[in-house]
Amino acid sequence: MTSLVRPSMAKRERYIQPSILIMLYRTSSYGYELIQNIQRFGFLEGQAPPGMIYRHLRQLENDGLVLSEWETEGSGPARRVYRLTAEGKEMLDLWIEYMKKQVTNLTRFIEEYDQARER
Amino acid sequence: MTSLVRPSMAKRERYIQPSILIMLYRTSSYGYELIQNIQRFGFLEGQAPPGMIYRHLRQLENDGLVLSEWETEGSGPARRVYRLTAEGKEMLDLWIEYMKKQVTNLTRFIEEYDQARER
DNA sequence: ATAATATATATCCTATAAGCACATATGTCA
DNA sequence: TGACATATGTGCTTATAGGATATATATTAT
Repeated sequence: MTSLVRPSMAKRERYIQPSILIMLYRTSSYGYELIQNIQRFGFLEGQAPPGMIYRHLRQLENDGLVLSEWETEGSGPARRVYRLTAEGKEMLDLWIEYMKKQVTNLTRFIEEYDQARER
Repeated sequence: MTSLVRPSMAKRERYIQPSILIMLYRTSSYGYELIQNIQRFGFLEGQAPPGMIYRHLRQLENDGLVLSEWETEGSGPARRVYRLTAEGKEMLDLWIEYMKKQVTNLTRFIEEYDQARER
């Protein structure tokens, strides 16, 4: 048994952007909370690296897909609360389309593998 | 209607490595032929860029997942023909596992989206 | 003959995104 | 007042994709 490391498995598709978008589609939220909850989609092992989430949020805001406001009420440090824009919703729709296509492609790929194995 | 460009859609998951591996699992082949046929898996739009395929093949050979020999027989320029090694087969198995997991995650994600839309 | 095209492999440079460590600040509670 | 949880960010490195370009051989058309 070798220590088989998947080539190009390092930077896999982790669907961080659509995960953020769908969470904001349900209800507005902020970085720290997103970090706690984003792992539940199963695309990451463990918690999301904070730096990545905050970078994504800034990028999304630059692209007009989310909007943010500081929320100083409540306990603890101030939070930058994000909500989805109409464009953000459109983008989520595009992601869903893309994901459906990926499911189709992946399923066919797996079937072909099974067929090849039978021989 | 804005010209909505998917952020981070540029370098999507295109599954080039497992596509090469499964094609070599069925029968040995070479770069040019792989380029012609790899699009059929649906992960790329149009033909694969040659540079990418040859780079992948070299990397795969470095990692011991494929082996190559020059084939000077037959018509046309000489071909470097690749075949899968036992390690390459193991890697393909890992990819299939990973792909199954992705199908599960993606399917659940799409379901959650549909549920969120119903409200 | 030779010019154009198809076959076949390969390198180079750039852009983008991820990986990961680290920095900073505030509020709460013992 | 010190430890900890909450909260947001920056900086540097590496991996991979994008895409243009180079090179060579064999076949076909003129």
